[in-house]
Amino acid sequence: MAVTIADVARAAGVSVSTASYALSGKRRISEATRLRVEAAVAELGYRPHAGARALASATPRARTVALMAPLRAGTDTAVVMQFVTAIVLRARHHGLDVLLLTQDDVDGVERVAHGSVVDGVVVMDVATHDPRVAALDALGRPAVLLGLPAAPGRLSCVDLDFEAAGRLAVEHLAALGHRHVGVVAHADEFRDRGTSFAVRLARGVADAGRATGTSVRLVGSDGTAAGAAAAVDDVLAHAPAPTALVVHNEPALPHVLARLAALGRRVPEDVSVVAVCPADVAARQSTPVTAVEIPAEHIGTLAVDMLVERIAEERPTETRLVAPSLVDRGSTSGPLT
Amino acid sequence: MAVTIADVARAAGVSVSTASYALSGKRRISEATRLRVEAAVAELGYRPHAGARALASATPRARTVALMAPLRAGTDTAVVMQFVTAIVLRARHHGLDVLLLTQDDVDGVERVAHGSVVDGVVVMDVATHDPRVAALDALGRPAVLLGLPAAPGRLSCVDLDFEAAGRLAVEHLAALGHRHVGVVAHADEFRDRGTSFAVRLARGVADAGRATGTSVRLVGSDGTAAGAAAAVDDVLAHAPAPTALVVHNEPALPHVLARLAALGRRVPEDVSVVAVCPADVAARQSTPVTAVEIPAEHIGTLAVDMLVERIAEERPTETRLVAPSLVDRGSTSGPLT
DNA sequence: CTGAAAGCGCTAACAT
DNA sequence: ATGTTAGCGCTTTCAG
Repeated sequence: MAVTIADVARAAGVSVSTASYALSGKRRISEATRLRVEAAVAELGYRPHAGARALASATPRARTVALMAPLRAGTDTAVVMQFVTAIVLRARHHGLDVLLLTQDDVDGVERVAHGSVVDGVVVMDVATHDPRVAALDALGRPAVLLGLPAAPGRLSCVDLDFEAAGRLAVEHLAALGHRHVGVVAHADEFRDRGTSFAVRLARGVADAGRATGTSVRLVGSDGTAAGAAAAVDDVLAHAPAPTALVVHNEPALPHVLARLAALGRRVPEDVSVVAVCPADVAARQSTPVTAVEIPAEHIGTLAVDMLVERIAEERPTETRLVAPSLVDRGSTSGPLT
Repeated sequence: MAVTIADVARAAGVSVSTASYALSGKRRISEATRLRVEAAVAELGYRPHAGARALASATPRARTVALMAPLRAGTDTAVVMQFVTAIVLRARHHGLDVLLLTQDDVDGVERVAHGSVVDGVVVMDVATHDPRVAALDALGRPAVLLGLPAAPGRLSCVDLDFEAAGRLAVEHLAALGHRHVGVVAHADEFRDRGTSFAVRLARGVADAGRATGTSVRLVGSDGTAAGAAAAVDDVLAHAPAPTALVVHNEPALPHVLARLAALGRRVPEDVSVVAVCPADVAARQSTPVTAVEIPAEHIGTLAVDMLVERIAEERPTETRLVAPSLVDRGSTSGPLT
């Protein structure tokens, strides 16, 4: 079988506890023996058995966290991948592995949260009324939610401040002189489902509309070319015609731009466009798009850091909203230019 | 602390071994006691401790597999997500969890492959000369590679038959009467790096060109609008001018179509287009695209099934190439129509 | 059909 | 500074 710590101890001519302590550094070991142990480890190719270690230690640590990611089809894959990537890399930075669970596998969390399989959980794409939140809260394991549920219980949350993002987009356009703004948002079902970010963005947009005296018309769209075109037509047809568009729907964005081009509407001369999406998505369009950026990498990193803190020691519940920032890529201008 | 099998045994008035057997079904237990045990489990909310189970069992099974996924930026996120999703869902179907490792974390595989943390490994995006292959082979753990390395050792592989895919695309166009075909492929660095699929597709395309008497000109492109436009211009400028394009570069595809539109080239009247990409990507373009489809879901599912077989019992090395199929979405026609 | 008991590989008191 | 030993929660002989 595999080489155990007993083999190492024997090879080094010491007891198992000495070998264990020499490796963990949890008590002083003479330089000489420590070197002998390390030599034995190297020679035999010893690898600690993670399971046994977790079983035996006083404060069992699996050195693994679970990540519930929206793997269902139809979700915005680029953003999801950015979050997942950032989370995995940051976890590795902390010496943690990541166990990937599907979004709806509540049973999976319960299975995995028990018995030191994982030390904590990161949950992506949390809806306002999310059945997973209560279940997770009941587990009493460290957890960080990406999104803002109505009742987070003792769980901590981190997310982009989508309300501020919505405001920022509209205020930017209002400051340029736009008085009528159309919003191409996620499909209605997202807001109906109470998906937190969609609801909050809509609220921010509406608030800023009121505050700046700008009329705002929001339509939902799926990610297809046809759906996006229909949404553009819908929002432009409504009188008074909007002179600017806010697009918070990543897959639809290229199709929105294509539809505007097909209609002969130049950006930004005829219609200004502000997207709410990650920087690289905005930059990668056929024409670069001014955007309120979703700093997926930053948020993912923050989530892991918060989780690590909570695994290490009891911590008060905390909600962190990341302030949005707008990057001008030239797709907006005054309405009459 | 958490409720253990000893608590269950006590509550049911049986010994721990009886409780264990009642739950595992590994020996006959009277109906009556089995029900008492199950009642105790339900009442106490008992959850088996995965680590302890793995430690104790004769054939330690972590019921977890590792997945090395290309999480670096710039990779084709949609396809990656499709694979990851299919693999996670299929793993859950087999009662397995998935530990997500980054592509280059060779150290991670060694850490995790030992000590029943994972029972096997699925490796995505394997290059022709991939340093991970030898490392994995040396580990002697069940592993399935997505891609075709030059020297797979005792590891099994599964992938789309990209050579056949390249042939299929060109043969389809040749059959329609095209004699000059341009190929917009992945960036040159992919082929230089020997990334298996890019090399194989290029070979298939070249073979079919020879066999059908069709001239083939291949250019690499990154995924940006500018890069794709440059690639299109390059390939079209070359005399004799191609009357059809094969696009094997998912992020570039929308930009290729946009560039053709901008040049006033209608699809398929002026230029036919065949993509090599997943079905939904082809269908989601501004105009649907005829495509040789990459059945990501099928391949991912197959990979997990093969891995599960190899975890269960010794199996001979096996390489499975999935035959491609072309779905006509109307973006091709004869060159003179 | 059921119990008792010996470990799985490791850590952490408790001894020197 | 090092050794001895008792478990962690579970499976699986070995004995009834």
